[in-house]
Amino acid sequence: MGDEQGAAPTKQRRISQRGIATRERILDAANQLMFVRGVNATTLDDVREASQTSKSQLYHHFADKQDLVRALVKYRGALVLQREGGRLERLRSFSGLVRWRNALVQANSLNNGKYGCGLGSMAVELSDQDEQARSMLSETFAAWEKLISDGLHRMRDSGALRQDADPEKLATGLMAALQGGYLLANAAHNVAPMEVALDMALAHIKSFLSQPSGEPTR
Amino acid sequence: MGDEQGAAPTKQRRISQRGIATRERILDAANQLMFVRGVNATTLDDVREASQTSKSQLYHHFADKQDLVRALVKYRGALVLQREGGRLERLRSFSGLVRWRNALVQANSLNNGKYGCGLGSMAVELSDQDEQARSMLSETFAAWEKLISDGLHRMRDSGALRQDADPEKLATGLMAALQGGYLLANAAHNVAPMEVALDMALAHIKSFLSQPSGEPTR
DNA sequence: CACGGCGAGGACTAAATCGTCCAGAAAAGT
DNA sequence: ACTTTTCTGGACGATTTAGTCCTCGCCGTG
Repeated sequence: MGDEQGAAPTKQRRISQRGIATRERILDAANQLMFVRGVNATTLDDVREASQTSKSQLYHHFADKQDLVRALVKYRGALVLQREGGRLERLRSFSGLVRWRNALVQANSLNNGKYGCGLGSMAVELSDQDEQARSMLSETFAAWEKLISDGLHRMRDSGALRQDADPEKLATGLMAALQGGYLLANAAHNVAPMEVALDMALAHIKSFLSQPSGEPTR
Repeated sequence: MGDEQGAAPTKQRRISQRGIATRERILDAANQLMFVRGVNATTLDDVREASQTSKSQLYHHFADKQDLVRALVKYRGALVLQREGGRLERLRSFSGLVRWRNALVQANSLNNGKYGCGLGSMAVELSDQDEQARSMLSETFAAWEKLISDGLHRMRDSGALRQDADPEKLATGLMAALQGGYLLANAAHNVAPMEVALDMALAHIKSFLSQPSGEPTR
């Protein structure tokens, strides 16, 4: 499955500016609808209507629904990694981690915790029914964790974190707390569990700081 | 909300032993199928076939698919709370928590991390499309967390945990780590992330122990 | 022992939804 | 400007799946 894109040309074909825009419009509509309703509960007619396109365009740009969903997995993955990359690339201190936490919590609180994580929801819904999607999502999670662990590595190299801290495990734990927080917040329609979960993970990381800021680890 | 069962009698009717067994068979089949395929990807014919029943029986015992799903939410919730109640009711020490962790990890490793948590998966799939199911799931999570926090309270009362430990928040954090761990393990088809996540949560709880066992907090 | 009601079976209907097709419009190449 | 290719639109068909209905058999009860 070496396809670069969902719209991988079977044979070469000119791709007009308009065509690209249409494809983007479809993906964007699918992204929004499937975010709030879930993947399986969203029909192609929903997508068609919301994107102001037609059936033939859907099947022109995507082979079938599965193909669209896989393209969406890439699309969302790219969006998340871009957003998170911007936030995490300069991470060098614990306070930066706190700011990162606050940004995620604030964004989710706008929905009162609803909908959860765009990637996590898809992972749950698709892992059991589309091996390729699962695989891509798993890789995206790994890349996301790497953005975090890279930051933790920088903190360790600069001496902010102790040498016995394991950036990879800390990043995995933080990601799990984040995803579990999203899940519980979604079920409760309340961001509070997400805050508690992230604060736990942050406290755990804090316990590996070289010079305890604020109150000591004790 | 007020219904005792999915098969709430419209008017009184005798419920024979055979009828009860059939209903149970349906629920059990739905439970297994929807666990591995997901709720929305499982059809009623799948359930009918797996349970060795017929369409009319499905609609005799359950009003519609939504009703069946809601009954399944209760069913699974009861199973999980019963299982977890057995494991957690005597929780009084940190090592008990470790045993609890090990049991969950071992069970999930039998599937190589696949399928995730029966409750968590449903929460993600249903929260955005069935308010009543979401509400029940949220309550089930709360009850599950209470089993944990009760144990932590006992530990605090006995002096094992320090007074400044907050059992409720610790339980929420632990539950988030568990759910996030399930999710990542499912996406990766590998239990490792779940272990890391739970170990993080346990380390966090450990940092609230009165007498640090093994190596100290720092 | 007969009768009434409950449970079981499976064919049938209706609706939703995926996917196809063809004709017309727009854009690109010459 | 003209031809060819690509893009767009919506009607149409096929399939899946939820939900209905009618018949038969069994069990308990009067």
